[in-house]
Formats: sequence, structure tokens, C-alpha cells
Amino acid sequence: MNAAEPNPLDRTFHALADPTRRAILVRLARGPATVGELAEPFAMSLPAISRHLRVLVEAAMIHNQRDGKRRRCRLRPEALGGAHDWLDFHRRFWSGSLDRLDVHLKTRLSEHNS
Amino acid sequence: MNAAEPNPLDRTFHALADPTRRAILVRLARGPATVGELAEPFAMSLPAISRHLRVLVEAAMIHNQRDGKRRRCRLRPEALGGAHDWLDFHRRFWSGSLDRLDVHLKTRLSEHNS
DNA sequence: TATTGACTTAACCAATTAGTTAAATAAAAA
DNA sequence: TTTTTATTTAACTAATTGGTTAAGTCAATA
Repeated sequence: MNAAEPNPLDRTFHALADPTRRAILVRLARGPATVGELAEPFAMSLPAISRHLRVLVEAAMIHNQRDGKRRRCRLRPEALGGAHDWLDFHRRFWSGSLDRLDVHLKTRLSEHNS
Repeated sequence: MNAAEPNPLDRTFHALADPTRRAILVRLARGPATVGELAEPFAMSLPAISRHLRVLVEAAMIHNQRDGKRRRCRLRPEALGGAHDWLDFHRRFWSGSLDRLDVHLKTRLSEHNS
């Protein structure tokens, strides 16, 4: 119900939430490829792939540049940055919470034992 | 068009793709909270929050246990693991690609200069 | 210049998402 | 036992997603 445009982190995580798109990213990590090459392993029409690619382009995770009559896609290696940083930061913070919970439980336990 | 149930990585990234859900996770990193406490900062009905929580529960990122007439939510600190590992692995791999591209470009450049 | 090849865009459809309000549930308090 | 509090579930809606096929676009080739 919200027409506001999603922020970059939303786009990145959304892009990553689909297995076809993750597979495309994995493929592109091995080097650039044309749309046709990217589509080949999937049992899915070309337009469907084309739209997955658009999602990735809009998330700034790949770009897509014309090369003769092909269209060559390549990874933007900085693209995972935002998502990775978010996860990394919060994972540490979470572990921190876990540690604090440990301390809390240990405290309670030793209180109980004493 | 696909009724197959999503895999855990899909669920995790999907859960993270919404700013309300990320904010809830950030809040829970500071410690457990009831549904009402979690809902309070948002201009959104309680049922809406309740469903965001369900998404997080189904992604195994939080749990939600009855405590008297409240319902107390807490983080499952291991929950970011899968997503983090995926990102971390691929980011490295990706930087690898970038390095290889650098080498490739430098090689071409020195070829050009010689 | 007409055709072919490689895509993308358009138009459509079914399923899912993210919100709403109203009704149900379950435990605590009166 | 009735009421209140906290929350979920149900029923609904609008927008978005992820697929389809058919029609366009645009560069290379015949």
C-alpha cells in the first residue's frame, strides 16, 4: 500500500531473496556474460531472465552494456557492500546480545547456586 | 506462478528486505520485547506488526513465546548466519573477480605500452 | 535494403505481500 | 464469572512479483 520507492538496502536484500537472481550473481562472479548465456541454464523464458536482470541492475549489483548485438552483463563488485556491512554489523551486535544473555544466565545460575 | 516453498536463504533475505522488519531486528538486538513494545514506534496497526513478526519467526530469526498475557519476542542470534555466510563468501569471491579484472587490465595496459 | 539474431517492452495473469478493520482467543484482573 | 488487556486470525483490498506469449527495437549480416 506504500508507493514510496525502496531504499538501496531494501533493493539489495530483495534482489538477493530470489534463487534465480542469486544463481545469476554466482555465474557472473566467474566473469561477464551475455543475457543469452545467463539465461541458458534456466528453464524460463528470456523475458523472465531479462526482468531478473533489471531487478539486479536497479539494485546496482550488475550492469548491462551493449556490445554489438549482444548485451554483456558484469558484476559490480561493490554491490554486496551495503548488505554485507549491515549483516556484519548486526551479526556482531547480536553476538554481543548473546554474550550478554550468557552472562545474564550465568549470573542467575551462580545466584541460584549460592 | 511457483507454489514451491522458499528455501531458508530466500526467507532470510526476504525478511531483511523490509525496513520495518530490519528495525524490529535492530530493536530486538537491544534485548527481548513484547509485541506491543515492538509495535509502539511504528505508525502501523498491531496486526500489521504481528504479521511482520510472523515473517521473522518463519525465517527463524526470532521467536515469540507466551509470557502471561504478553508475548515476548527475542532474537535468535544465529539467524543471520546463513545470509551472512552467503554474502561473505560471495563478496570475497567477487573481490577476487575484481582483482582478476585489475590484473587483466594491467596486463592489457602493459601490453599496450610495450 | 531486407533479414536475422539478441534482446527488451507490452499486455496479461495468478500468487504473494503489506496494509486495513473487525472478530476471535487466551490469560489476568475485577 | 465478567471484563479487560494483549495479541492473533479472518476477510478484504491495492500494489507488486514473477511468470507467460506476442510485438517491438536495434545492430549485424546477407
